[in-house]
Amino acid sequence: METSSARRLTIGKLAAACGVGVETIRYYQRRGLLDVPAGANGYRAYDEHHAERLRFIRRAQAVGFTLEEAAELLRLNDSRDHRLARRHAEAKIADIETRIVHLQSMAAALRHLVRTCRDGGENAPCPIIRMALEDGETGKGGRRGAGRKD
Amino acid sequence: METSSARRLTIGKLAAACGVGVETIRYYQRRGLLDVPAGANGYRAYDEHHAERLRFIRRAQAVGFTLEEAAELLRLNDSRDHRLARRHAEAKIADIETRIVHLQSMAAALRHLVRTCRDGGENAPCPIIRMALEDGETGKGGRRGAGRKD
DNA sequence: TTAAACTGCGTACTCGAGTACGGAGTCAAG
DNA sequence: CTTGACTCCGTACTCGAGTACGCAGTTTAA
Repeated sequence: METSSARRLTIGKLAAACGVGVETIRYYQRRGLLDVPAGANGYRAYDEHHAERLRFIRRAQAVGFTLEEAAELLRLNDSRDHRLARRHAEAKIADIETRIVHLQSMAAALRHLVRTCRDGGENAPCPIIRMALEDGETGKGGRRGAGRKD
Repeated sequence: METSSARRLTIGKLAAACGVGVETIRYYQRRGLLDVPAGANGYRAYDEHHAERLRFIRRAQAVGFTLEEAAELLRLNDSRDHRLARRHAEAKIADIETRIVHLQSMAAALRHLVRTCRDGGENAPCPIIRMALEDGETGKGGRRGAGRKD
């Protein structure tokens, strides 16, 4: 609808706009996370749509998803087989919720640390570890980085 | 207090107790995340303290921290220089909060996706990407995985 | 119109985080 | 006491996620 949303970008512009390297974009294309648009001259023409996906990938990574998982999220998004997408989405939501809980307990532990040392405790224990682990369970639910295959 | 908290573990037991491989523990020791306890015979004797640190590391990784960052969190915990620890802790808290916000918007986007397809939309767009990116900003604040060093 | 900057493409290299392996010593059960 | 499981140690290999590099073709700004 708007004229500006279809701005054509070269790979370099796209990279700059998203704060990644040109090579990274190519790498994502190789991995199938980004499509390879055609461009008359041989130079590809990207647009905001690509920029959005790219930013999404970076954000997903930043919160601990692998590229493969980011790809999966994007596939869910693209799928018109919503029945299936829905099942996957529900699993992802549970995964994300687990991560949030973990992050919250880490933050709580750190806040405790900050509070404790404001109270002048010279050599108090400050057990962030203990706090951050309050709710048992490590291996199962929140896979990733925890990739053990016996 | 209790007798059981000082249970001595061999590296194999520790590994099993935390759901990691023996080699992983050695690797963390090499990286300085875990100390190398002495053992009379040459076999190291580990205890619950080690198990806790180890579980903490795994959890930190699972939510997207690198080993180096996990090490930093542990250092904060161990430090008796609480003035400094506090400053670092505050930065980490902000970092964690950013991650939580990102995860929340991803979860929201996925919930939207689930809701949409329950409403029978055969080929609705389901823009999880757009939703997950609602609040601009990518490159600067939430570093990690975004590790570009020009 | 021509040099600088950029693009596509393929291969190679790096870095973090493990895994695997081989040898020598140790422990525990039969 | 011996055998099998386990430990320590060092080196090497793997895998994911990029980075770097070099060449040939393209664009663009002086």
